[in-house]
Amino acid sequence: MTLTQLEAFVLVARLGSVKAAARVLGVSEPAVSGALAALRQHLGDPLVERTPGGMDLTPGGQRLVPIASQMVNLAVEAEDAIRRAQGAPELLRVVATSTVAEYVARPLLNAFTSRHGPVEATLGVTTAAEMPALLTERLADVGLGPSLTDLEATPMMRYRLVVVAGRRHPLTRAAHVGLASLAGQDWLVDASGADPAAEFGMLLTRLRVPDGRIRVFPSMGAAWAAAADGEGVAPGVAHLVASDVERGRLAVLPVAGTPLDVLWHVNTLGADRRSPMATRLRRFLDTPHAMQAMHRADGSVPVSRFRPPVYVTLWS
Amino acid sequence: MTLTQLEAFVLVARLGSVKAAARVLGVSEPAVSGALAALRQHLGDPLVERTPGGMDLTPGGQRLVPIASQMVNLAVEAEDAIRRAQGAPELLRVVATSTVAEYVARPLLNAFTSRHGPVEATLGVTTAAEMPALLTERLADVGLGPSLTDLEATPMMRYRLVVVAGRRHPLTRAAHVGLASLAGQDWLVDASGADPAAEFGMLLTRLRVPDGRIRVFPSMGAAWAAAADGEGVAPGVAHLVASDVERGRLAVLPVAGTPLDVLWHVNTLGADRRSPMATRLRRFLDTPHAMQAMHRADGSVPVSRFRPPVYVTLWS
DNA sequence: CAGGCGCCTAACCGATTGGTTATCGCGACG
DNA sequence: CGTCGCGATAACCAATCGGTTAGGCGCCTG
Repeated sequence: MTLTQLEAFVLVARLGSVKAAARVLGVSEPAVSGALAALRQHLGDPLVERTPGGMDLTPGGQRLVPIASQMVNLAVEAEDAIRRAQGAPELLRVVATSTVAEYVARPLLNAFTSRHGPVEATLGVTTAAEMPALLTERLADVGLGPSLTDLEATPMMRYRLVVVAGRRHPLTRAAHVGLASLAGQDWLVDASGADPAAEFGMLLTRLRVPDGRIRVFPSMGAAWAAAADGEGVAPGVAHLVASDVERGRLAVLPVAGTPLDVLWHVNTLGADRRSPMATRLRRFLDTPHAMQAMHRADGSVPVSRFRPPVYVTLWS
Repeated sequence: MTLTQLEAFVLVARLGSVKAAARVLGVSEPAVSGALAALRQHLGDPLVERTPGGMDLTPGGQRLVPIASQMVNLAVEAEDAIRRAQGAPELLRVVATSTVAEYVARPLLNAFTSRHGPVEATLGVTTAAEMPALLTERLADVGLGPSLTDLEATPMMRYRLVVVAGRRHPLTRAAHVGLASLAGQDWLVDASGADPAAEFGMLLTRLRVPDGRIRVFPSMGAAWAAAADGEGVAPGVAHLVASDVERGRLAVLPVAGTPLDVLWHVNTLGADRRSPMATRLRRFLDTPHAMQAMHRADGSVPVSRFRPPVYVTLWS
């Protein structure tokens, strides 16, 4: 019974899938499957069993989850305690849904670390569905994106959601754009468009856009560039596409109900369980410096590609 | 960072010595030293440092102890949770100081398991000094012997401590035996005589018997046999030597202050943290069956030799 | 100052861990 | 009734773990 095995088990239990756990951990799927097999044999209990619609916990597995979760948590705490005792820079591991990571999280963390002494901040991208597990298993300290239940979610930033297309796109000439015509378009999105629980994914679901019409780009920057080239329509964050609209490269479509006010949230564990740096970041979010940093972001941020398990160290 | 390493560290911290930790774990001393070295390197902190008079914790080590201890505890809890979920016989791991193990614990556990459904009871011998660490690290559920501070200690059995010698021993003819002459004798004891915190060790300390005069036997049975052969004097538990005294093989010496009433205690963690079986055993101790079993023990129990880390399964 | 005690390191060894790629089995679903 | 998605398994591999014995080294102590 190793900590790795326990962590694999907990993530499988929480995410309901071996594959998802493997993705979160950044390893291949047989690696997780193997860890699970080892734990199963060691404890003599199947722990989780395959069912149509996910993996189900056995009675033994149900008892094990909270215990194993606590152990994994303590392991993180242990490393942290030592790190702190030695006066080493503290860790702040942030995950965000893709659009937030691309435009908001980076400048925010930049401002935070430069104002706030020695911190080693890392940023990763994930889906809204995986975020709760990442936070409760302490694989991350802070999750930026949609509001998550069972966690402490606070509004962080309001933005206006619009629909954009290239200036020559036929729909730009319409007086009103109806749902039917929108569903028939090619939609250009980033990973959060394929994530039904994230910002753009919820929009596409609401519009009943068929999967075949969704084209996923590595970043929203790339998606908007494609939209400018007339390849389709895209969801747009008003202030981020503002400069492209001004220059005439993109046009905002007159869709009923837009601009739509949407909130990005900051999610952490409860005050008693979250890391000190998470608390500090929360407090920082209330300052004008944070607001300024988040809004300063325009399309000029270099498009960088993250993959969920790859945490990119920003300052060391 | 593995659980084994954490356990080694915690025991070193608690016992203040690598050697003692190795003994408790039943491994060689370099094994513990190695585990410690691995943990040190992994965390980048010495954790414990050698000082005259024990091993001292660094600031980092101090923070780590409670966390690591909890992790080890949870690991035990995890295995137990699964075991229980499967309806397997529960575990009851008892440790006792040597004399208690030899004469009291075995019949007691025998009575307990035979009255109390499916239990897998194991019995081990240890010193009074190591007992607290064994209990707090959940290497054992119950500790029988002297009263331990910081744990829940309840009197379990009263016995009368006397001093015995072979019938032909010179001191048997004295009207009163003084301290000076006692300190000059060869004392025949079991392991608890070499343990300054255990029953007989405390007696020998009080009498200021020099180390050179103490001869340690593998069991009190063997020590009393040697005393009967005139090899020296020995501490005696009144009801256990009664039959030998009756048959004239041993004689009780007229030592001032004896017979001395002494208590054996049952030690466990607090009610909220101890295993269910430990609670059950505590309750069983209040019943007449327990009293009967403990007192039924006479010298007839076969002398078996334990070494501290070797837990002997009695019923499987 | 010579031992002895206690911790650490070295050298070695087998078992386990943790990971990979490739393949199989199986149920859902078009 | 294919086939597709997902989990389990096989086969393999390097690294680590957990253990041993042997020996070095600092420090107290007689």
